[in-house]
Amino acid sequence: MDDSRILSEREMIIFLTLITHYIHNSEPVGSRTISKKMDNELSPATIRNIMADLEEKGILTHPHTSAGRIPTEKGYRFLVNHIMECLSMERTENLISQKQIESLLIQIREKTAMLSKISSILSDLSRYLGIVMAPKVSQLTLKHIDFVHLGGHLCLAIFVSQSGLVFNRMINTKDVIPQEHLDKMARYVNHQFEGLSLSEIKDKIFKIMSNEKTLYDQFIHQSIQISKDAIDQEEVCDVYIDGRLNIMEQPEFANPQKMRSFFDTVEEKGRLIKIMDQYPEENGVKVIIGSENLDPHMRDCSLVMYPYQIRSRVRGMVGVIGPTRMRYKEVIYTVNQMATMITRIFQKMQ
Amino acid sequence: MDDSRILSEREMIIFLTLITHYIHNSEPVGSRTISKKMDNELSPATIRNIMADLEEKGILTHPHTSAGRIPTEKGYRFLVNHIMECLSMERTENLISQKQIESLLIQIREKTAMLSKISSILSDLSRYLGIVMAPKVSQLTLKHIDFVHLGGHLCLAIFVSQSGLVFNRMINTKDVIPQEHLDKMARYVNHQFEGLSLSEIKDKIFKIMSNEKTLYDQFIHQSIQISKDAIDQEEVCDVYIDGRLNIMEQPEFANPQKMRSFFDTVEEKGRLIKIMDQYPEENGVKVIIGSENLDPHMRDCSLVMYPYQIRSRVRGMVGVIGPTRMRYKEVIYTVNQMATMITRIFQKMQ
DNA sequence: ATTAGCACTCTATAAATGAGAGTGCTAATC
DNA sequence: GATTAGCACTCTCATTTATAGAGTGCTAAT
Repeated sequence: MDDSRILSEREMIIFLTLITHYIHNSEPVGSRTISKKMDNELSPATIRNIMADLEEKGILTHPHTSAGRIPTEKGYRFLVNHIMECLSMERTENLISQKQIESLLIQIREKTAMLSKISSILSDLSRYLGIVMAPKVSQLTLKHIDFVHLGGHLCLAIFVSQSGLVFNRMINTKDVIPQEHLDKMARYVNHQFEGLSLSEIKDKIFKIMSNEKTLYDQFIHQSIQISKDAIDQEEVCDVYIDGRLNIMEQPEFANPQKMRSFFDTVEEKGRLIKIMDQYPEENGVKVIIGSENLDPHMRDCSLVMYPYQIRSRVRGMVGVIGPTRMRYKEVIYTVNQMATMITRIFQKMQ
Repeated sequence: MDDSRILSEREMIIFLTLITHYIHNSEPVGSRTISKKMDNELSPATIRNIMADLEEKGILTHPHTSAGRIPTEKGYRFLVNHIMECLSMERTENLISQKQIESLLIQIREKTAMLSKISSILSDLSRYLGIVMAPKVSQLTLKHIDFVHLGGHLCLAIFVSQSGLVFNRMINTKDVIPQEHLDKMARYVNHQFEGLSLSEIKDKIFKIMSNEKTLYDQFIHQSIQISKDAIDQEEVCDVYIDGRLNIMEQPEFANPQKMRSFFDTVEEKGRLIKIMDQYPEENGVKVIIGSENLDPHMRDCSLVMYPYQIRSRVRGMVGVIGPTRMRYKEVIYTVNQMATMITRIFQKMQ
C-alpha cells in the first residue's frame, strides 16, 4: 500500500531533513541529530516516534537496532517523485554556467570528441559518472559528402551532417578510381542526396538502382554503388563514459569487490544500452533507483537519464550514474539542463 | 655496487624461478616452494643459503623475518635487462595474432577511434592498462583538404593525411563564403600544399602572405587566410587509455586508497605525457620500474613504452602500465610487436 | 501530545591468543 | 667443502574476548 502519499507536513520535514543529511554523510541518522538540525523544535523522543511511523510506511529503515535511520529505496523513489513535482512547477534555476559550456562544446565538430567531452562535463558537474549515448547516425541529415582516394582500391567517404557532425567510412572500390573522378562523383551524389537522412538515402539508392536507366550509365552506377557501400556499413551505438574517479570516492564502493562488479557492468557498454531500452520514461526522464534496475550488479546504483535531440529527429541519451544515495535534486536538474543545452547546440550548429 | 652482474648459473636459475613464481602469485616465495619447483634438485636449506646471497646482492628481499622472498626493484631491473638481451638475440616469437589485429585496425580511418581501439587491444593483450599517445598532428603530411560551409560565418576544414587519418577543425570566417567558392579555394589549397607536412605548410603560408602579389589577389588571399586559421589552432597531445578493470584485479591495488591515487595520476593525462618526456629510451624502449618513476603515485607501477612512427616522421608512443610485479617478458614482447605493427599499418595505409 | 529516563541491543575497536609459515643457525652427513 | 636435517625463533594473520558508545523502544511523568 502506498501510504507514503499521506505524509503530514511534519513527517515530510523530518523525512527530507533525514534523507538530505544521509545523502551527504552516508551514515545512519539518529533522532538527536535531526532534533538539533531542527533547532530543537522537537525532542529526540518525539522524532523517534515519527521515525518509527515513517519506517512503518516503508520509506525509512535501520540497518540494526541501535543505529540511526536510513532511507529505503521506496524512500528515494518518494523523494524523486517529490523533486519531479517541484521541477515542473519551479522555474529551474541555473545550476550550471551554460554559456561557457555551450561555447566550449559548439567548437567541437568531431562526433567522438564532442560526445566524450559532454560525458566529461556531466561527470564534473554531478561528481558521479557521466554517460552519453550517441544518437543513431542513420537518422542524421546529410549536408555534404566527400570522397578521398587513399591509394589502390581504397577510398574514404567523409560525411558532414546538417548539424555539422563529421564522420567517415572506408570503402573498398571494385576499380581504382582517381581523385578527379571521385570529385565529380561527390558532386553528383551531393546533388542527389543533400538534405536527406541516411536512411532516406538508402531508400533512394534502392530506387535508383532498380531504375533500368542506371544500368546503362556507367558514371551514375559507380557513384551510387560507392554511396551504397559507404552507407550500408553497420553502425555501432556508442556509449561514452567519464568520471570513474568520482565513483571510486563513494563509500558504497569502497569495497574493491563491489567496485569491480560495478565497473564490469558499466564498461561493458552493451549492458547499459540494454538497461536504457528496458525502462519507460516519465515526463521525459528516466530515473532508475537501486534494485529497480534488473541488472544485479547495478543494485547499489541509481541512474538519471534525459533524451536529447538533433533537429527533432534523432534521440540520444545523456545522464549520470551514481550510488543509490545520490544527490537526486542536483543531478536531475543538471542532466535536464545539459540535455536541453545539447539539443539547442545541435539546432544552432545548423 | 652492481654485484648483480655476477650471478652463478645456479643463482640465476633460482632467481628466475622465484621471480616468475612471485609475478604470478604475488605472494612471497619460500625455500620449500622453490625446491619443489626444481624437482627437489636442491634441498630447501641450500636454497635458503643462496637466497640469502641474492638478498645480499640486493635483488631479493623479504617483507619480514618469517616470510618468503620477493624481488626488489633492482631485481626487476635485472630481470628486464636480461629479457632485453634475449629479445635482441631470439627471433621474437609471435605472441599475438597480428594478421587479425592488423586487418581490424586498418579499417578504422578516424584518428580518435583508431587510437582508442589500439589502447583497448593493448589492454586486452597485456591484461594491464593500455596506453596510446597520439602523434603530433603537425608532423603529418597533407593528402587532401576540404572546406564545408556550415552556415553563417562558420566553416569546417577537413584534413586527410597521406596516411589516411582524418581530422577536422572549425573556422570562423570574416565573410560569409558560399560552398562553391569554398570548393574552388579547396582546389587551390590542395594544389599548393599537397604532400607537405602541416608545419611546412605553415612556413609556406607565411611566405605566400609576405609576397606582395598576394595582397592584390583577393582569391589567393582569402584561401591562404582560411588555411592559416585552420592550421594555426593549438593541438592537444592526446592520450588514450583502456583496461582500467584489469588494474583493479591486481592485488597491489586492492586497497581503495592506492587505487584512487593511481587512477588520479593516470586519468590526468598531462602527467603521463610529462613522465614520458622525462625518461630516456634504451634500445628504443622505455621501461620504468616502480620508484624509478619520479611521480610518487606511480611508485607501485611499471611502465613499458615503445615509439611508433608514421612515415618515418611522426612519433607517438604505445605501451602498458601495470604493477611493478609485471609480466615483463610478455608485455615487452607484446608492446614491441604492437608498435611495429602500428608503424607498418601507417605505411600500408599510404 | 510531548518528553525525560532507563534498560537493552548491536557495532566497532582494541587487546589477547594461538596456529602456521618460513627463516637462520648449528651440527651431522655425503 | 658443499649439502642437508633439525630445531629454536620470529613475525603475521585469523580468531576470540572484552569494552565503550551510539541509538533505540518503552514506560511513566509532564
